[in-house]
Amino acid sequence: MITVTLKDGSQRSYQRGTTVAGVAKDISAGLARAALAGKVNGKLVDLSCPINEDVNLEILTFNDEEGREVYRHSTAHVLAQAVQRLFPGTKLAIGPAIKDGFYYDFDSEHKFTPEDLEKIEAEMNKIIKEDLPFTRFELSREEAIKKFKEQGEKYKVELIKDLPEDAVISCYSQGDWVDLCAGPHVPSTGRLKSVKLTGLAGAYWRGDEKNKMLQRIYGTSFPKKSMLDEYLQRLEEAKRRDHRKLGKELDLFSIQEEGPGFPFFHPKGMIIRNELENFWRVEHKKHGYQEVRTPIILNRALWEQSGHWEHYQENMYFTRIDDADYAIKPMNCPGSMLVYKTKIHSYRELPIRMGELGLVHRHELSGALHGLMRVRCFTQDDAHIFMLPSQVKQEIMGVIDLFDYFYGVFNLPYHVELSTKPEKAMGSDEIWELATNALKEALEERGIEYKINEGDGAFYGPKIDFHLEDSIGRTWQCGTIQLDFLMPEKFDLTYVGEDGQKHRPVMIHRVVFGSIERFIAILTEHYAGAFPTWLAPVQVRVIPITDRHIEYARQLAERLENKNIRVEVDARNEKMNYKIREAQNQKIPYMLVVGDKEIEQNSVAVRQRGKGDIGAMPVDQFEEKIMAEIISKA
RNA sequence: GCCAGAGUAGCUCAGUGGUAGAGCAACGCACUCGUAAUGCGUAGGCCGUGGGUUCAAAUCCCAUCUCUGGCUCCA
Repeated sequence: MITVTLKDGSQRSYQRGTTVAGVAKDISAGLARAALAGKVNGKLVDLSCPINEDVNLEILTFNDEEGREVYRHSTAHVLAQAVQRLFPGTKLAIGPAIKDGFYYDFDSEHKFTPEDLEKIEAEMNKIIKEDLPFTRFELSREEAIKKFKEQGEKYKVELIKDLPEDAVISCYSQGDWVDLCAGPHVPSTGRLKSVKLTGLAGAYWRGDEKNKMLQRIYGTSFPKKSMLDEYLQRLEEAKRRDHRKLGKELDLFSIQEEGPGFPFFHPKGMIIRNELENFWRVEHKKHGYQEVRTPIILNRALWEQSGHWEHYQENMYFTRIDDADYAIKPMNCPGSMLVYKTKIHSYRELPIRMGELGLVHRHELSGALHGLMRVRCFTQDDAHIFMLPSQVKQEIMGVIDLFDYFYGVFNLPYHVELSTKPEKAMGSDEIWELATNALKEALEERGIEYKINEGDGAFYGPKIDFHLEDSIGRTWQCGTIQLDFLMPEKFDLTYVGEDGQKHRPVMIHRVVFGSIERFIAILTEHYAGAFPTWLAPVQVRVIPITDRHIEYARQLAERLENKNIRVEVDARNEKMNYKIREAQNQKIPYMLVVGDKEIEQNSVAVRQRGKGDIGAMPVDQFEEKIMAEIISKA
């Protein structure tokens, strides 16, 4: 007999060789029905996997992330089988589960069309109905290479060749169809219920643009139709939050053919922008930052000195002035360096925290542009901190705390990534290691979980990136903290130490919002356009019921304007209901309905966004209420 | 940049070779209204741009620009 320890700590005894499915069945019939795969001592296995010793066992269902992955991955196999049935000769690349679904990459003569997706989906449903068991078998490396070579599956052969020496090479078959796969899988295709193919896209083999472009089919699957419907509905909902749609509806900004990737900010968008910048200035002043502004166009020599000419040229725009080469700045740091160098600094001055809301231009690939999220010119809420080597950790932690405070004000959830030395980097491995470790230590001291992104650092230093989510769960890098030992070297920055000698300062580059443009996009989607009152372009709309109430409405508006409240009067000859509907669609936080009663009592009937009619109150009281809300940034 | 789709009125969209359409918005008139759309009327389009095929092109073909979803890249 063997002992199986379950996730909750309970233990059960079984005959040696009992399968994972057997254990599930023993626990309950419900679990047996829901079980998709198992996890034995932390290793994912099929339900059919026999247990031959004492183990820790987890039974995975669709409620577990790994269970969902197994389910989606199995669906990907069904997709591949369907595609090869319908389009013989199609070669298989890879087909993993991803967040909310799966994809499979194909190399086919046939160009898949959206209409094909329907046919493929129908074929998948057929395969599901056939209820083919997923069967695992192992092969030697030679056998596997031979097998896939014979089938003309050159990508699979390449994958096998790249597997480590000691790797177990396994395949899974469903009916007469076989795919190279580590598994595990659900027991049979019949376990898959609601399948939907969601998209079609090009994707380079192994993600390298030098390789052939394959055709990728995206899809998702759920064990219940209702779950699929719910998911599709969630996507619809997300479309309503899209900042590009809301940006147009709320008249915040536009992007026009005349300037792809160069956004135009409209008056209402500028209000949000200015509020964010004001907030930024106030907080940074509190935290000991000074503000500078450096030019947008600077001489080529500067960019050669900074290393941008060599390492960043493909992202830069250039111009000529009086027969000399100039570049439009893609980053603010070289400018800040020049400001630092205009005088001698004492160790007593450090750290110097030099902020700049700097407009940078970068040449992004046309296909990468995306609303305000990825543009070709944007304002970074930059700052460069020049400091003593001994101040590094403390300064980094200070910046981390500041970021956490900022994101907290907007209730934005974020995750952190640490990016290490890229291929195209300046400086020695030693200096990179030193800088990377400093970032790690600061993160660990703050108890922040982070993911490591190998080779994703800036060319001058490693960085901590703060990622925020958009409406459909894509994440965008916003804040970043980059530690830099190299620029101070390149620019020969110095400070005079206690000993009267010149020393080299260390530098941090950091942005909190990241780019104001991207941050506004994130906020728009986060709030679904219903900005908190302090940010709302229009905070109050006064709605006179009939023409004879317009004068009172205007007086009221003037009074609120004197308190710097952003207010509009809707004096159009329309019914009150109509005006309310429109103000509601514009997501204005407060509507003040005024008619005979209000004039008589010198009051306002308040309708609050999200709450509806909250009744009448004296004008003074409303003023206090909204002012308190604005000041608290609630 | 690459792959696939799309571009028609301010907005959302219909229109598959034969006189450019609808709803909303705008404008005018009437209504003067109490918490999510009052009625009637008017005006508005080089059908992204440039070529071509055709008696005839929003529609078919070619090129190009822009957008969307991915890939790559990144704040």
